[in-house]
Amino acid sequence: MHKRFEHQEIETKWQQQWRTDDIYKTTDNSEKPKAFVLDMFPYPSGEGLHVGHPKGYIATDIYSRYKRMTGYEVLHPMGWDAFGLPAENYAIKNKVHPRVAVEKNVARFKEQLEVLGFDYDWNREINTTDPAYYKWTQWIFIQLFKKGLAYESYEPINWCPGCQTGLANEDLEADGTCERCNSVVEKKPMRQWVLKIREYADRMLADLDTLEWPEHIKEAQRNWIGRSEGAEIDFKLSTGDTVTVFTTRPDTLFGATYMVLAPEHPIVTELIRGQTPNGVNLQNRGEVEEYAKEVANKKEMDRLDDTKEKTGVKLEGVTATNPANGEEIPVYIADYVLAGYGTGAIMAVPAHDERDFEFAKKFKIEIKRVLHGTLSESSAYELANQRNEEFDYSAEVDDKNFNLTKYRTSLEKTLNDKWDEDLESGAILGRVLGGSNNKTINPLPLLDNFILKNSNEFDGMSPKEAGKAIIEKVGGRMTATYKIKDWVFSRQRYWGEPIPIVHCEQCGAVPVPEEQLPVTLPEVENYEPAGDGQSPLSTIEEWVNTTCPKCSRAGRRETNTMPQWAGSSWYYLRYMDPKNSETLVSKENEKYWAPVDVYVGGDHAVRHLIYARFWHKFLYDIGVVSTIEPFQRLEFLGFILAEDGRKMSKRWGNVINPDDIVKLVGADTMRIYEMFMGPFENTIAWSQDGLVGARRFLERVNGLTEHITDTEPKETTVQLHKTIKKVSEDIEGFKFNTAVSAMMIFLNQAEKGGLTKESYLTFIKLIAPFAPHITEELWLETGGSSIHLTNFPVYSEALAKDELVTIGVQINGKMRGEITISPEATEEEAVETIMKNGSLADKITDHNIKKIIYVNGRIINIILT
RNA sequence: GCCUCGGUGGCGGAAUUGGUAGACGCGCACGACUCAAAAUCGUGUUCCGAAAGGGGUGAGGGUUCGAUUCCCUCCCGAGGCACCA
Repeated sequence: MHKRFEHQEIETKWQQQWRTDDIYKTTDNSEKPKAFVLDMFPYPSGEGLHVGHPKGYIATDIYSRYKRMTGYEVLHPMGWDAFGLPAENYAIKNKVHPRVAVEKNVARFKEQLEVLGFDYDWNREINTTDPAYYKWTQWIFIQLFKKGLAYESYEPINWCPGCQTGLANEDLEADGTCERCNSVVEKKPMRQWVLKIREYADRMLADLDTLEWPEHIKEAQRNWIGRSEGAEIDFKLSTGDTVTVFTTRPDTLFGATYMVLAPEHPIVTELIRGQTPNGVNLQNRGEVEEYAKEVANKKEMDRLDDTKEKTGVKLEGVTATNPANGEEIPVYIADYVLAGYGTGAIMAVPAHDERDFEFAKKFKIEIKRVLHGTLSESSAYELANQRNEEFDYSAEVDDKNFNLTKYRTSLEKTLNDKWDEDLESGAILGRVLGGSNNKTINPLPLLDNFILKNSNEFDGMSPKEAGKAIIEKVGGRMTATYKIKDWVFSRQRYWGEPIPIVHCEQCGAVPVPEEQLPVTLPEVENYEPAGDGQSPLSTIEEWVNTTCPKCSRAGRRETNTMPQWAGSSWYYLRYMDPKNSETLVSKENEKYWAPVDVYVGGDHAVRHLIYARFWHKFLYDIGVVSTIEPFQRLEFLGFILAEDGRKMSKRWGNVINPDDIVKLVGADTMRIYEMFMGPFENTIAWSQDGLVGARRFLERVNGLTEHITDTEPKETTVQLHKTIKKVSEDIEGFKFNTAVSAMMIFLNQAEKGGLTKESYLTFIKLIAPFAPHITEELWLETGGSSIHLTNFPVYSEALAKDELVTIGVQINGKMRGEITISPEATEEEAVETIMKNGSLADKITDHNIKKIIYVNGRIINIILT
């Protein structure tokens, strides 16, 4: 028997050797082409890693080793995203300073990563809580402030009573609870810093098209940004006020039979107070005030529940004028109109909007259709042919003397009459047509186009041209609105970057001069939240009190800190130049390394990936970076579940620790197994049994020298070159499962047929990125340098071709047997071979061959009459 | 409701993108080695059938010499968005 595979000994030995030789050191501005391969850096929690965490790191490790072996200068760094609530909550619970907790957790994480044999260049390690790092996070904030993109706001924001801090919209779950602690989030008016991410919405949307990202992530970002195009139109109220509404359907303006304001709309507040320009007053002030209050107190969750019945109150005594036809229409307030979207006011067109329809039905408001459905000639013709059962108008059609125009007109009229009987379908259709989604369901499936009616001079126009013309007539403006909200950027917590601002009574908010950065986080006795909506920093008088950088009078430091997502919004740039104290990243280094070529991680489809893109675009605008996007290619990672199919969690007691696996079967085995489990993006349950397969594979590789011979059969050579091709392509494409499978297939062949020394060494190189330790050990006997610094094998197209192939033989499309021939054989040769095969020939003789389909090297199909 | 992915043996999955469905691995069965077990090696393993043969990639239709792959209708699962005008 061959020598045993002593994984512990081998792995420890090589990990130390690699560190001593510093073989993974990255060189800036090298002559070689570059590859920047990045993992989403981890949040070093107190729990440590489970076997699922390193999956992405294994993938980038393989990819970066492969890139190094194919001649690239590789940047594959690692760091720590260590600010934020979990670290702070952990610290509070365990009664230690967050810094201490972070240090401890980082050490633990690093230890766990190191036993897996990763090729990180630890010279470039970064930590977002390091003052030398967050100096630049603060610097970016100041640049945003100077460009007017960071501002103070007093609007009500999401307040989490559990975490005692304000949150951004992105930090909420779909049901309106806090994603950290699941508390029900409240609306609370308070001062906060906000970043104008909305100004970048259009560019973030458009540039998605330039990215090699999974479609579902692009789609999630599009949904989150939620752009919709439409018009703003002004309505005059009888009070003398003007209200601007936003609509995506300006073409339906003549059908606007009432108007709705959000209960929070400023004009509603003024009406309740009795302040109007011309003294026309609200007659049911009490009722309106009560409804507005009720809505304000309602939890966000309840308000978003669209299954409940529409509610609202009419503003008695107040009317609006429809600017299209001058008609007086009633005005309501209702909570189905949201203050935070569009202008907080709508024109309601019940005939062509589902929600307005529901509301109008309940409040008995006029429903006026302004669209007429039309039928194209081709669908009329098709319908006439089909004699559609539901719409069988054959009686009206004289078959001998069929007149399509007449038929079409009569059918169109019938369908429009049906629509009048079923206004709701039309309302649903109208909503769907107006929405930002372009795929439509059509509840009136037979009508395929629409023109205006009941709209004076616009009658007969298409909705598109009518929309434009109507906007022009009433003095409206084309605009777009977005679902994405500006980024609430301040947190009332301790463990984050201090916002580098000084408040001065004379000068207002003044940025800390750049040469004074970083504003370091002071030591405090008590870093628990104060509970009064103030950050714990506010209690440290000697830190808070300072002088105004502008006028030198007394000033007070901003005591809010930045959210967890600040440090991670630009960290990839710091890896390019981690020790630079003069600039965030030097021009030369940025030019060489940017952008990130492959970014690997899971989750974070909207938050981190939206925030980082926003900051990157801003940094592009101020000349810090040279690319419009930070992450050119994104590979999404599927998680590993526990063997019971649930998420790995302390709570379920099903956590598998990588340290235990490494001890048991070795890091190489774990790496191979995790890559072999299935497609990289799939979420798959861990299987301890499956692990055995990976270990067996490496055991057999370890013993493969026994099968080395002086010459090898042709099949081995062909298989080797096929395997080089497959493994190279699969690593490039992140299809690691099939790469491993290809290596297994070669191993089967090599054991069966034998292989030369040369082929053996080539094969070891193929495995090296996957199993760096054992391959290094096996490489030792060559006496050369580290296998990881050698060149990756290159396949030969000519040698990757089989001499003979087995192809399927079909008769009349049914598989009837197979023949073995040269892949270059002609059709005649193939038929000849078939006729030599007794059982196949029997099925063919006595019949006429009608046709033969022969696909070289694949299949032959013989059609008999 | 809308959008984006998916649905293939007992299990994870493969299929050169329209060309022998089930590669590779796990599991299982049988055999060899062993006093025995483990490990290892060998053989087999989609379903029905003794076999010949037939069925089969969520369901049903269609296009094609040929469909897991393309088209239509529907069912189920995962994720994103959602009273967004």
